Amino acid sequence: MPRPTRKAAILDAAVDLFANKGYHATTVRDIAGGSGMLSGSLYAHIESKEDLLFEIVASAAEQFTAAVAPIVGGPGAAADKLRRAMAAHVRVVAADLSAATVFLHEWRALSPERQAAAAALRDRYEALLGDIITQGVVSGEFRPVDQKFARLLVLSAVNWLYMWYRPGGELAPEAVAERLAVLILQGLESP
Amino acid sequence: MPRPTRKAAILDAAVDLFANKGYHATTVRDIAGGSGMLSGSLYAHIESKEDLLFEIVASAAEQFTAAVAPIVGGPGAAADKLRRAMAAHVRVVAADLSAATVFLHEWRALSPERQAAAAALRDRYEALLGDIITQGVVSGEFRPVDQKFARLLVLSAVNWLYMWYRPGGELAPEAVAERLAVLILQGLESP
DNA sequence: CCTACCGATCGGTAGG
DNA sequence: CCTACCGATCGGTAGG
Repeated sequence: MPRPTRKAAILDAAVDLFANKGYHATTVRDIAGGSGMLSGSLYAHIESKEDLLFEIVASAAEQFTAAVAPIVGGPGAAADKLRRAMAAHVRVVAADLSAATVFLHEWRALSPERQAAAAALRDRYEALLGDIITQGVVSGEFRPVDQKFARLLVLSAVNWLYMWYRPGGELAPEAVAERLAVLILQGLESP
Repeated sequence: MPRPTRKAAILDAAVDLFANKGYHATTVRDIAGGSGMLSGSLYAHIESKEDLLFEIVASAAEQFTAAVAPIVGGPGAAADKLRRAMAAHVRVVAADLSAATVFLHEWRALSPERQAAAAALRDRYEALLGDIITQGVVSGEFRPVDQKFARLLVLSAVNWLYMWYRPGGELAPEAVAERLAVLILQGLESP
């Protein structure tokens, strides 16, 4: 059995290449080179290039869900849960921007079966954020908003992050999430 | 000189293929097949596969800018401009979902020089939406929000549309834009 | 717009 | 994990 660190090095190289060049523009020779071996050697550790993509996508989905699920299921006001869930989301993006990018941008390169599996993981995560909105509307903390569109607005804000947010900039993940959450909660218009 | 309808057929085939399979997963044989010819014949009408991508991206950017610029520069309250600009944006997405998808998803496949050109077109468009927010804040119609993040929230909402909006569904472009705009203007929280 | 084709490169394998 | 390689396919061209 190969040592786990080898597989990890391959995944690390793959996630950065897939994020920066795209899956189809990345060759197995690129991935091998990035993990210090030749392309043939890769196949002692992986089954196929697409397996690598699916591993990255599924693992990223797991990161997001694991970070946000406890907040949604735990105690607290809906507005506060939204703030904390968004902060958790931005933290996951910041911790591995490449993985987030591959998760959100490259799943189309998966085979139909694996695309469906990835979509299920994404749906599960998106439902969590929807639950926060439902909680707020039911409790009266939120206005009786269109819940589908409220969920879409929150999802748009967090799913678009990978396009512009760069960790190490002037704003920490929590500050970014707070600014977006306040805008979503309070709106633009003067009262 | 080739007849314009041939070139249009090639662009039509390319935009759908690029949107649905991605640029790198689309072959020139796919594009040729989709426009009723063989791959070699394509090159009587185009210079390269990448030229086709850039034409699609630049043309989509132009559609968005042309639809929104008159609203931003025209008269009206900022909240109303935001509603109308978002409706115009959704209409452009609805009119050619594939073009919008390629514009937002596939520009990474361009060469560095053309990526820069595409980014400039995108920036110009995004600045237009930012102008509406500035107008609202200056006039006092909007709260003194963080303008950068307010712009990012609006951009996230409209730029994420291509991922979930499907023309021909139950909601017309204007209805979709109105729901999103009201949420952005009024926020989730009860007053 | 087709026929015929090119060199390059692709993902992956066999055998050590 | 390397050497050596495979068949398939890629974007693009020449000559009609």
